Amino acid sequence: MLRLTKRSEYGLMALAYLAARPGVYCSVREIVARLGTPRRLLAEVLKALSQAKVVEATRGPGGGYRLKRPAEELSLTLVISILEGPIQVARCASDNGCDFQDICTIQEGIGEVAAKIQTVLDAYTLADVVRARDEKLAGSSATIGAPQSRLAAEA
Amino acid sequence: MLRLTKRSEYGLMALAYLAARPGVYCSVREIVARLGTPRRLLAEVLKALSQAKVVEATRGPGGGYRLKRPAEELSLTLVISILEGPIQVARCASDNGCDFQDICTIQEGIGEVAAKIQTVLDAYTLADVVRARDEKLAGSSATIGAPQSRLAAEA
DNA sequence: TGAAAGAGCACTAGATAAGTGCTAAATATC
DNA sequence: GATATTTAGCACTTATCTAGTGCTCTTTCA
Repeated sequence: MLRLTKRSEYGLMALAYLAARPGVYCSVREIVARLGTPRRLLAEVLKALSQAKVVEATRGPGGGYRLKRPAEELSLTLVISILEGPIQVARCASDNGCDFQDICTIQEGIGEVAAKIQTVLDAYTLADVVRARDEKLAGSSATIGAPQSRLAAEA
Repeated sequence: MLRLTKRSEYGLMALAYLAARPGVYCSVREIVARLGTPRRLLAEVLKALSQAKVVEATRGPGGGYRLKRPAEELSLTLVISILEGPIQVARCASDNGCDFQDICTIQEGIGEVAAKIQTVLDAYTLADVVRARDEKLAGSSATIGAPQSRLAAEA
């Protein structure tokens, strides 16, 4: 249905939270208290992000998660593929190929569209997510500053 | 999972088929014979497209469906929203709003991304799908027998 | 009048997503 | 060293969405 899963949403929300507290370990308990997401589910999501080296974890009191890489380097493509598996807009465009192979009339077209969407997701980073939020918080008359990633420049 | 449903895939395949036979009524039986899609399901899809005035139908022998509007006017956004309902990349960005409202940290960012994806889908039409295929066919005489399951478009 | 074709209705099964419970292992603090 | 805190790991349940199908009615052409 061309929609992100809750895993991705929760993951991005948590990452945005961590991005606002660079270097500080934040526990799942703390994040959940703030975001209101289901606790166990967010724990799973962060575990996955930890295994993928996007965040790093320490255990014990005062432990938790923090970003392992700068927000500018974390594209939506990366985060989503970690939390949902590889992005494939249509089965047509997947490596497995579609069920119709030779006669599929839309393979190439969908492939083009999928590539364009992929480009959007590649270019949009966690830093952009944070920036978009900050601009909103700064007020509706917020000045559009310099984009933090390539994407914001193009249409 | 950020993926099109079979309904959309079948719908686009059928529309591409119809686009290649302008003005001619094509029956579900005929289209299915060519595309190999499940018959009843494609019938439902075409019915929905008919109700949405994208195609028009006549009954009886010699009847079937044909495009009601030129392929250039049929955006992916239109087709997908008819077959899957309104596109919403994340619940955040929907009219209903997300479950977290005020505290959602990614609402604005996801909204931006959703808008960009929307732009891609708005701009890409059935005519483009057909064109992409024709281009592939035109250049494939030398690569007959090459696996077509490979990702078609990289650009 | 009969065959062809869409229109309408409702259901089944499978896949994916969402969410939860419990236990083990690591680590800081007292 | 005991204890509380916190991540890690495992398996399961439930809900929702997706895919697919059967049957009958209505329209229309020959």
